[in-house]
Amino acid sequence: MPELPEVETVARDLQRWVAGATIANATVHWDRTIRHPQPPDRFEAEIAGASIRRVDRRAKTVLLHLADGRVMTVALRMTGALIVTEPGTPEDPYARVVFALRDGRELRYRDVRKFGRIGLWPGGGLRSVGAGRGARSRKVAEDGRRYRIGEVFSGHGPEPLSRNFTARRLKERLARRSARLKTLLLDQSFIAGVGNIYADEALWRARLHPLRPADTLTDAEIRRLHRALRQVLRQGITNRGSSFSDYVGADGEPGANAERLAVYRRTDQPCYRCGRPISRIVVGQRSTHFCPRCQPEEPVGSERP
DNA sequence: ACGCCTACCTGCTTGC
DNA sequence: TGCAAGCAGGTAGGCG
Repeated sequence: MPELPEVETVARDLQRWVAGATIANATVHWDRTIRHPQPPDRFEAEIAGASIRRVDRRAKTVLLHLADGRVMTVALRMTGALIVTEPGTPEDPYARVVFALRDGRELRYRDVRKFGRIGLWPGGGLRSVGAGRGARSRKVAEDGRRYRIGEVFSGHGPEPLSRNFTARRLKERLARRSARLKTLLLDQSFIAGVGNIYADEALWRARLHPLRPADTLTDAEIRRLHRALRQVLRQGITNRGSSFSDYVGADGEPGANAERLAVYRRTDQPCYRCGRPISRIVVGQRSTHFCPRCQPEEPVGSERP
């Protein structure tokens, strides 16, 4: 899916372009896009007439806060996109849900692979949009009612760009885990919003091997990782996200960040730091790119000056 | 806790 | 050219 920078880009676009707009009606073209247990026809009926007050993001989910307090959540997963179109724009065969706005524009949910999900939750009581495994998120997902907004995302780890995500906090979390760094960075209950691209990029920037057990990092390495995570995510936002095939902003245009990536999908190409070919391995069934010289498996025994 | 597997989907690229 | 295998930004659920 679009990861944090891509979802942030979409949410900011929507805040600018559809905050204040009213949804005249919605048409669901692929039922399973609407989260169970909300039936698609009821979704259509319930969203009709709703006004969008504000749009933002939590983890990799777009939140459309409606004027009546309800919240529509859009999890883009792998190929989902939210695109605002002007009247007269040709139909899109991959548009799974189309929201007709009263001003004549459309907000289209496009999703080639149909993995994404849209939910509509009552004000002040959201159901889980799920994250990670673990009893907590499962319990939340089953019981539908009366969750405060703050509890909805309780299964998610900290937002890496928030003020309270400090190196100290990262250290505390890493110290309790023995999993490999790559696996942990992809675990949404460990840290929210990081996906395969930015995990690889952050590890390269921090000069850390993806297979390093989390609890073996030195303080200096933790500080590097903390910094690297924030840098690669911020750079992604600045460039409106990384596009390979499907990702586009709400303007329908791809982001420019793919060209700035150091390792992701650069297998066998020279490392920008040392010139050695980038390696590709599989970790947790996800392809993983790194520089075998800059990111040594062992801590090297000593910190580089 | 952790790692690994399968599912969910479609389209594009690669190799024979 | 054709066709099958492999690959893709994510996550949920199950097993050992």
